[in-house]
Amino acid sequence: MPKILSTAEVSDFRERLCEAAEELYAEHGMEGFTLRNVARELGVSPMTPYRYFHDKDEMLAAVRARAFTRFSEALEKAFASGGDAGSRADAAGEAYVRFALEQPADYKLMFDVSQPGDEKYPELNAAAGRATQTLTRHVFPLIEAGFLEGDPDLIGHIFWATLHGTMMLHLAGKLGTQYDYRKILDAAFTALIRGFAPKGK
Amino acid sequence: MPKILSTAEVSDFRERLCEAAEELYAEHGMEGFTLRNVARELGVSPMTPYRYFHDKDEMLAAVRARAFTRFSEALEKAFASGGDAGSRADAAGEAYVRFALEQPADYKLMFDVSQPGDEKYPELNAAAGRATQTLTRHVFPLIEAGFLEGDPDLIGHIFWATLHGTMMLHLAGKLGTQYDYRKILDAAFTALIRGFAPKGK
DNA sequence: GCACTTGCCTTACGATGTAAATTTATGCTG
DNA sequence: CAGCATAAATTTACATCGTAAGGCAAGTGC
Repeated sequence: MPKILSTAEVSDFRERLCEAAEELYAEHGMEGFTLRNVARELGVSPMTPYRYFHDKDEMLAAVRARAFTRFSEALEKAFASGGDAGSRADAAGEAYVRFALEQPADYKLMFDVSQPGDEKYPELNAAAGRATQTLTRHVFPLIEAGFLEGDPDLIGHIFWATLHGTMMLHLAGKLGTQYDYRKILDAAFTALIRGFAPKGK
Repeated sequence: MPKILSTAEVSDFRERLCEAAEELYAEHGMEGFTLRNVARELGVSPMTPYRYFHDKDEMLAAVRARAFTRFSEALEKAFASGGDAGSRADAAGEAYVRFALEQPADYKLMFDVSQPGDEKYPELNAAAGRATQTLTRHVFPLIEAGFLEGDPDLIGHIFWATLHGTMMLHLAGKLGTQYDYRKILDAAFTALIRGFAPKGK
């Protein structure tokens, strides 16, 4: 074992810590996310993580940043799929919903875990910013192609808020079965697209 | 002190516990919400709250239910203000936003505090259900008056999701200054109203 | 008046985050 | 190659938390 940890070894062990933490969170929720649990998962002593993260909050920030990154990657991959502006935007929206449903732990890490003072973690901010940009970018081609009219960033934020609000209510179990997330999203986007349709039409 | 507590005394003390808890939550966030803190605030021993709530979770549920109730009352009051269907719906939407901004602690207790297994608390469910109904009810008059066309409950849920998503992103600090909640809500509702406008118009 | 009940308190325990001291092991130096 | 400096990891310790258990004292019912 080397005396001085190389930066590669450090970031490697950080990654293992994050992976263990993610698994614990996915399986047991926030109460499973314990420094002692994470340490035990890797077979190290409870204090070892402190050589790699300043405190639990910083570790949570890293875990959340990783979730944002996975999210961005999923959306970017969907958006990069071929087709015209409309079908690419559809794919991105679909990817958003699929991500929230299939990786609910990641989704909750991003949006349900409220971490006061999380603006202090640049890595988290960067990852969240990338996700925001990914989310709103797909509106530009829709406007260029004449599907919509208006400020693309503003419309992007509205789409985001719509998706976010619906999926959060769904994941929190606040939507009944009669008006589930799918019906709401379909109707909402139909209306929004009508609402933002070019005047000429 | 009377030996046997009347139900009035019990609910009275429960209320005082909730008030203390709300204040602690509003001032110091979730980490201030401690049974010991609540007890100290009322000058009783740390175990006394257990005579009034089964455990901390039940107390949190009660506190959250009270937040839902205050929320419903604010919306209902706004909706009860005079005027036609449009201005009453406006007032309700305005009240929603004002509540989220002026009582952020209550708003977060409702929607930001995730309490796994909260369906076990009937009081919470009832209060949350009332809030949901209050939120969606104001759409009916809009349709009757010919402003909108469609399923009123579905449209109500969409309005709700839009408000919720936007305010949650705002309160979490995820909206920049350029596209703040006000711009987003204005543009979103303009578009939604256009989108749900009767076909004839 | 006496035992019982009921509300509240004190005490105690296991879990948690983390500070401080201690041990371990490695690479450098003489 | 011996020994030492030092980074890494562990052990120990403490404050705080939720809460279980048991004790105490004040009314209640006989």
